[in-house]
Amino acid sequence: PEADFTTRIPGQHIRSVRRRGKHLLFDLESDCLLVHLGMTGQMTFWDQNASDASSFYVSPTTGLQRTRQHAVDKHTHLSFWFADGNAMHYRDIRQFGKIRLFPLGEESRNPPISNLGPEPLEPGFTFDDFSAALKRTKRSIKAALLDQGIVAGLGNIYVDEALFVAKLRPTWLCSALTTREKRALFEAIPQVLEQGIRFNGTSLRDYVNSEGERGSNQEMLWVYGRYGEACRVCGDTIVRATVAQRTSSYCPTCQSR
DNA sequence: ACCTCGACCTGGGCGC
DNA sequence: TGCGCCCAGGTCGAGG
Repeated sequence: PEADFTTRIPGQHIRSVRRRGKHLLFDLESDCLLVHLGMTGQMTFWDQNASDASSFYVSPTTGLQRTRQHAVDKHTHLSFWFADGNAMHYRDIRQFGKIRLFPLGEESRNPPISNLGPEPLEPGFTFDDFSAALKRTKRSIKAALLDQGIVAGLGNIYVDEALFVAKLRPTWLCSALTTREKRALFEAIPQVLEQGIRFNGTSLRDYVNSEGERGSNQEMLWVYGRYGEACRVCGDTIVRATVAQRTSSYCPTCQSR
């Protein structure tokens, strides 16, 4: 409830900030603020001694809305004002993001956090568990990876990328994957994520970090959004298909049996 | 116990 | 400089 934010949050310090899957968790003294940015959510720090950008710079080629520091505008839905006069703004154009407050500790025992699979960049992500989870479902491999319950944190970009690296087609059923194929995918997932981190994220249109800076992983993509273009490995034309209700791209040559 | 689909939103780009 | 349509890094709840 909205009232919880104004009655419970004031006076509490932020003890730590964590991430789990696509969720940000702000641990306060007696509550945990759970943030999901959806497609277009942004959290930015507002420094009272710095000047606001006069407007959001929109890149003519990427549509990227870029700013370092912004005043409250019509897309700013929530602001957290600190005791020193600075603030943290939550801005979300499409409003698909969610912010919830849990008593500290309850956030992990309840959905959506309790439904998440392992973190793919941590030791808890094991091949045996991954393989067993894939065996349990009748879905396509793309649907399974987008479901945060098998692996946490993968979205449309990194699923398409991991499938390319593993040479698997998004439409293939989990039940039909060989051990070798599952092993390739298990290794490809951390690989594409680490690359995304190394290049500061994939800035297709909206994404910028909290300093208003864009990443460059969009220049490194193998297949995502590249349908109609040449495969960087074999030169064949990247195909577009709808899989698990999401636009998907794959190379018909590299990703075939 | 699955799974699929439409709904939830705004805005940019493109064709006419 | 308008209008209608398509598209977009993601979930969710209803219904099969």
